[in-house]
Amino acid sequence: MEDEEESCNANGGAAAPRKKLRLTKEQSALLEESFRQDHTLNPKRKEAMALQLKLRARQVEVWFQNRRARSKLKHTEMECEYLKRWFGSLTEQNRRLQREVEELRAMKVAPPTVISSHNYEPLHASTLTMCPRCERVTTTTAAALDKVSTKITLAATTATTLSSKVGTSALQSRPSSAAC
DNA sequence: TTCAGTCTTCGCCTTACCTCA
DNA sequence: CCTGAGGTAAGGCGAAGACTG
Repeated sequence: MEDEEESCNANGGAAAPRKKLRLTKEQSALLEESFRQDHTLNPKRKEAMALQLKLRARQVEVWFQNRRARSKLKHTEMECEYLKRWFGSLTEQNRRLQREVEELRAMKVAPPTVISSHNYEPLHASTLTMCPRCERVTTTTAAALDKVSTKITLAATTATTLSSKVGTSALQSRPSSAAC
């Protein structure tokens, strides 16, 4: 890597106290354009760009490295925002489900045996309960109730996990549209 | 085929410089 | 003019992969 001085005419000048290079608008625009096409550099492309921009190859390389870092940071910030919102809606959903369970538990009064509309068999009273949303008698079983509370526990756990994740940087995989 | 040494590139963290409010 | 914050080019270092003898 001894090519430093050979072309330090570009903008930087001598290697005395570190001087800050400012890229011109044209240089930045060209680099941006190139970055849009491909986020990585191969030696050929790097050399060509350096030639075109009148910069050292190393400078082009550094610019791409920093640019990748910047876009990663931006992406991470966006992910963070998304997670915050998702966490908020999960918390809200959790609250709603908790309320729903409370209501279901409160109306645990078993209605008398009813004849099923499907097969005209008498249904066991314990399999019947009232749907708080549609206000109609449904065949929700105790197992279904358990399912709801399992869901709540799951949502709560996920929310807790997420809340700790939000503080950190990256997120490996976006959760698929969770069961609603 | 395996292995050690070298080179290059990358990501990450940090530093130094510049600009601007 | 001074100052602190924010942006960014560049330095340093370790890891990973390609190449070679």
